[in-house]
Amino acid sequence: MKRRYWILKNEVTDYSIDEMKKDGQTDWTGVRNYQARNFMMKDMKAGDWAYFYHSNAEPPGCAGIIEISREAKPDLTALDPKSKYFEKRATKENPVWHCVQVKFKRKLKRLVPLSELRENPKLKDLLLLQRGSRLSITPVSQEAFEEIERMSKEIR
DNA sequence: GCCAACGTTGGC
DNA sequence: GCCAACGTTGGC
Repeated sequence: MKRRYWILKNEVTDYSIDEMKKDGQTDWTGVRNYQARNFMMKDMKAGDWAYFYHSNAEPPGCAGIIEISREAKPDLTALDPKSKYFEKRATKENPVWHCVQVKFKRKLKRLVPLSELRENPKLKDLLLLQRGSRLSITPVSQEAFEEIERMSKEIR
């Protein structure tokens, strides 16, 4: 089966690539957008690769590579009143939100900043770069995925 | 901290 | 089902 590629955004103040590296594996909880959730539930498979993207960072950009290690299951933070991702309408029977499990693969040799992604004509169709795009989970073509990794090896 | 661009909510 | 008001995201 063909592997798919993704970009997973995360606010760097919440969880960074270094914490991901230390943990090795984590549940990608807190996704509260249906489009992003549906990508996880319908299209993500164990073995897919994704960029770990730092948002709200200085600079924002692709920081590392992670692998989907388990397919979508209920996101229990929606059921936990103490969690900032708690949601009243979520129940055990209908958890509403789901998460995948991801594992750390590697950090990029250097963070590839958003500004460089924008400058690269080969990446002009990248969903992440489209005007007003706020989706925290977006698919990426294999070509774009490889292009970003190539950029991470450039000396700048 | 600002604010553009979205997504969501809720009155009608 | 429309759409105004509000909330959120996230780059700058």
